Amino acid sequence: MRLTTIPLQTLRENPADAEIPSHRLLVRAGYIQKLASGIYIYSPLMWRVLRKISEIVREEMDRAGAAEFLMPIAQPKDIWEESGRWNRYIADGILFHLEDSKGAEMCLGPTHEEVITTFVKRICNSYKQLPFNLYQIQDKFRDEIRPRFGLMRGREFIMKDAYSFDADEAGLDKSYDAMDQAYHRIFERCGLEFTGVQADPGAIGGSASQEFMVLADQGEDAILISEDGKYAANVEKADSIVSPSPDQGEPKPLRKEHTPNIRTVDELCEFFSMSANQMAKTVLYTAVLEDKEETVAVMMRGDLEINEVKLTNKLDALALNLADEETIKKVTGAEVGFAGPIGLAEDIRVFADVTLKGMTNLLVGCCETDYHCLDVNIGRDFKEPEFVDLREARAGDGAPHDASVKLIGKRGIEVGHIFKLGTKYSEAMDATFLDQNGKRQPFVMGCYGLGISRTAQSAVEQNFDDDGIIWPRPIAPFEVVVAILDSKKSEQVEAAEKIYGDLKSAGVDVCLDDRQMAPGVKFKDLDLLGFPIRVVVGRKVKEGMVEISERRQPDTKHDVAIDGVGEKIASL
RNA sequence: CGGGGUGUGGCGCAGUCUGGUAGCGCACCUGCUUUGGGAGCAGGGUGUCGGAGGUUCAAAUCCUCUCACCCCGACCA
Repeated sequence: MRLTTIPLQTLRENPADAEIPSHRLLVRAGYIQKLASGIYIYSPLMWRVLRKISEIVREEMDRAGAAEFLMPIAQPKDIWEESGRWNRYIADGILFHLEDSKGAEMCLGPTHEEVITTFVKRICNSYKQLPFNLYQIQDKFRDEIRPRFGLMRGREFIMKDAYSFDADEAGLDKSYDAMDQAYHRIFERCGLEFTGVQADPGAIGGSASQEFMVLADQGEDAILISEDGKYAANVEKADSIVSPSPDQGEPKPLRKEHTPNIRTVDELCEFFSMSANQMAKTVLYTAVLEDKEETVAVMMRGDLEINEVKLTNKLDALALNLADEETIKKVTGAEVGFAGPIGLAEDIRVFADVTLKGMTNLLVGCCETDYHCLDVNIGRDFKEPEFVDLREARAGDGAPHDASVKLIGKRGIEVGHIFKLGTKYSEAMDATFLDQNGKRQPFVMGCYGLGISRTAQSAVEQNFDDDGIIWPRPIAPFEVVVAILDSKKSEQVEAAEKIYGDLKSAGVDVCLDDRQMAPGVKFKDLDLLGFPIRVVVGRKVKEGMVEISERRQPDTKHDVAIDGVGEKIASL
C-alpha cells in the first residue's frame, strides 16, 4: 500500500478527552476516531491491525479444533427470557434494546449464549455429534454505564466469542483446556506480556472461569499474583490467608460503653486503644434480587474489607448497593455508624465473614446511637449468623496454597475470559441430546471471549515511547515502511519504488510512504505511527545506500546497499 | 444512576465574571523558497459560539430548559 492512497491525518496535539497513553496515541496517529461515546471508527491502518489480530485468533482457534461461523447481531427478546437473562441485563443497564415496527422487543447482541444454544438444540440431537466448538468474530454491543479509554471499554467493540458443546464435564474440561492453551498462544503471538488469572464468572454464569490480563499500570482490573507465581487471581475472586486475630480468651460478660460520635473503625481503635482485628464492623447492603429488594447485614473483621462480588454471588443478586441512610436508620433504630448484630431488626439476614468464626469478646455496634458493645460473643449475645467467605484479599496477604508466600498486587487489562458454563444455558433453554442409553442430557457448555479491539489498544498500552506507538511486529499495520524522504528527487523515488516492489514480491508486509512532506515532519509522523521497521531512502541513495532502523531502537541505524535491504530486514 | 466538569472553524485553546465588529496556535489550500528530526515568506478558505426558548436597542457572554461529551464510583472482552 502507498500511504498516499489513504486519507491520513495525524494530530500534533493530544486530544483533550484521552487520558491514557494508548488512547491518546491511537487518536493522535489517526488510527481511531470517536463517533459517539464508546463508539469508534477504525481507519484503514487500524483495520489492518485488527485483521492481523483476528487472523492470529482464527489460526489458533482452528488449530484448537474450533470452527468459524457467524450469528446475527439483532436478537429477539424471547430467547433471553428463556435463559432468564433479559431482566438482569436490563437491570444492569447494559442492553441496547429496541422495538421493531410491530412492537416486538429485540436487542443488539452483547453476547451470544442464547443464540448459539437455540442454534445447536435444533441441529444436534445425538452424542455422536459431540463435541464441537464454534466461534465468530463480530461487533458486540454493550451500553456500558461508563465507556472509557477509547477502545478499552467501548459500547460497540470487536470480539471473538466461542462456544463449546460437550456430552459431560470431562469433555468440557478438555475443551476448556484447549481454549486455555489457544489463548496463551494467541497473546504470545501478539507480542503481549500477559497472565492468566482466576476470575469471577459474573453475569455470564457458570462454575469456573479464567481471565487473560495484559499487564499495564493503567489497567482497570486489580489482580493478585503470588510471589512464587503459582497463584494469580482477579481481586474480585481472589482468596488469601490472613493472620488470625490475637486470642481474646474465654467469653467475658457483655459490656455496653458510651462512645459519643465515635463511628468508624479508626475512631474506635483510638477511643478504646484496641486494634481493628478485635472488632467486627457491620455493613448494611440493599440487594436487588430477581423478585424483590432485600437489606442484609454483613459482619467483617475491622481490619478487613468486604468483597462485594463475593457477596453478590452469595445472595444471587442482580445488583448490590450500600444501604442508604434512611434504610440504615430504619433497621438499626440508630444513626449511621452504630450498626451491629445486636438490636438489629428481626427480619434482616446477617452474614459474617469466616474470619470471625471462633473469635471471642468482640467489639461491635449495638444499634444504639453513641454506644458500642464490648466482649460480645457470637451465639451468646446474638443469634449465630451464617458464616461465609466475604473478605477481599489484599496485596501482602498469604497465598491460598502457602501462607508464607505473599500476594503481590498488579493491574491488568482483561483481554480474554474463558468460562465453564456447564448446563446453565442448556437446562434453562431445554437444549438436550440423546446419550448412549437413549436418555436426554443437557449439553455441557463452555464459552470463550476475546476482545479483539481491546487487545489492539492493550498492545499500544504496553508498547510506546515519547515519540509514539511501537507496534509489536506480528500485529503492526505494516511490518516495514519504505520512506521517500524527498519525493521531488527522482533518484529517491526510483530507488524507493524498486525496494518497495522487491520487498512486496518477496512477501514482505511493506508499505510505501510516498507522501510529500519535510523530512523532519515525516520522521516524526512515522515515529508516531509506529511501523516496526523503517527504510529511509534519502540522500545517501546517490551512493546506492539506504538506512534501516527499528522503531524500538531509534538510535541504531544501519546503512545498507539497495540490493541488501531484503536480507537485512529478514535478519532483524 | 449519584458526584464533579466541559461544549467557540478539522484539532488544541482564549474570549463569558463586567452584554457592543468572533480571535489565536496547529492543520488545510495557492505560489515561491527550503529539504535528515514537527521549515520560511506571501496570499487564502473555514464558525448557525452544542440546541431551543427568554431578557435586551444589542447575547458566545445574562436567565430557563434541553442535548452531548469527559472525569470519580457500580459493570465488562
